[in-house]
Amino acid sequence: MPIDPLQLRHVSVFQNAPDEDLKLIAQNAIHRSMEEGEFFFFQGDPADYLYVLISGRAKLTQINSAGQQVNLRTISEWQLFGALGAVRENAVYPASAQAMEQCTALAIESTYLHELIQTRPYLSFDLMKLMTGYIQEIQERYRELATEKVERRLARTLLRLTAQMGVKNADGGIELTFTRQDLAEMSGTTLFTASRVLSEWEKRGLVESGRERVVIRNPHELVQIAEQE
Amino acid sequence: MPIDPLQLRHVSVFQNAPDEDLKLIAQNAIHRSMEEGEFFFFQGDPADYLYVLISGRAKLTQINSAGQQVNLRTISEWQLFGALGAVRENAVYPASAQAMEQCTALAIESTYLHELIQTRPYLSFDLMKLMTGYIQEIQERYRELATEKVERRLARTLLRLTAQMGVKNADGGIELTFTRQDLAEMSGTTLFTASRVLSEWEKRGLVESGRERVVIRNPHELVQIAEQE
DNA sequence: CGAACAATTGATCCTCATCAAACCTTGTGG
DNA sequence: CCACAAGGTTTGATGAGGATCAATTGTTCG
Repeated sequence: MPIDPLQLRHVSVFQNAPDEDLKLIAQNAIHRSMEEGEFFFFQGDPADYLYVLISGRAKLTQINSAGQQVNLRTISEWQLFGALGAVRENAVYPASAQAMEQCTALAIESTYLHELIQTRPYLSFDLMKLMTGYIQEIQERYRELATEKVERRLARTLLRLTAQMGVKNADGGIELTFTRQDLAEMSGTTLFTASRVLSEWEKRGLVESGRERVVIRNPHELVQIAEQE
Repeated sequence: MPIDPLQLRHVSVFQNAPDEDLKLIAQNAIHRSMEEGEFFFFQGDPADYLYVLISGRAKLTQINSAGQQVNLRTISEWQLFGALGAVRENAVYPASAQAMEQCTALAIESTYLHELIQTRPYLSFDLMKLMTGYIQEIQERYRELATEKVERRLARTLLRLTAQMGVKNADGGIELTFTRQDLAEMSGTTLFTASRVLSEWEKRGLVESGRERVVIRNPHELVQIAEQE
């Protein structure tokens, strides 16, 4: 089921695009759907396509030689990922992209966007904005990892997720659907430590947690933990 | 002493610029020189200028609320820094830039480059290349910090510095001029641990070290440490 | 020469990673 | 509908890797 091209306006990089461009892009895109756990691409593959996530959630991860994973970014609807290939010639993906649940996405050929960029100043401009934002975020996370303790990093992770994709549920809690493993990979720790910290917070009434789920009851106090002197 | 505008071609972002553009840029740039320890700008300042380092070395650092520093990047000659403001309106610098030795730099108004970008596709394109490279590097360092031990991270730091700015000296060693503190901030550890690791390596004949100085005697074995299973 | 700064080294302690075992939750198939 | 398997979570015990602090020893420079 093809999407309405105008929906592409949800993508930050396409927000200033004229309607015709959106149609062109949609025409040149391929639908892909992925089951939970499947990979859009692997770290090291040639970066031939870039993707726009239409539904579901995915994650960008890097893996080291010993097999430990790190989560670089969680991708939600209308976010772009794998866009490097459109900028650098013959690039390979620096990270893997994996569906966290059943997903659909549009795949656009890197070479196609590469051409489009040449004649559409707004496109490169908005791409740069996206990149600078991303640089800022990862720099900040790098600093946190180097200087802050686990508890604070986990608090920051939850707050970031809240801002990005938190859903307020019926009784006012903010619902996040992630396994302990996911949260650990985003915070730079192990699932055991993440579990312990969450248990402790649950005792203090800060959060409520269950299988693949954390509900934030008291965001204000989480901010305290994240920022405190 | 004004520089020859054509020298700006050394800057990766200007490598494809026509001569007239280089002249324009040079005309709109201000010379600044800095003593060791002085700051080009602080994290949080409005990002009104971007800089091209002409001589000396500088570092980009972030600092957390407790005052611990992290080194995000070491800047050497003809590298651009502080360029965010040219992309985002009303941006502030996400990091501080400090001279590591006596430096000279060209300061270009962000708004000026911002305008230039609008009409110079090559500029935004090369800026994007720079950014993607930078994203890749910091992602990699993020993963290392999350998953690798100090010894390996320090080895990687030295190898990266070797590639970026290593100088072969008379007897074949690669000379790097950094304090233990600097190396620690680049590797995500403390100066004490960095010192211990270097002492150990010195016993093994891998490096030779002195005040504000490390000489790499056996790069091959350093690679071993950095990559080993 | 002395002051300032960089580096080393030892002793101690704390945060977390690691491993093991048990427990819960969810979905599936007989 | 129950039993069981699979996968997620919790909790405890243990130990290693580094951070921290303190004291001492270089090194450089005015």
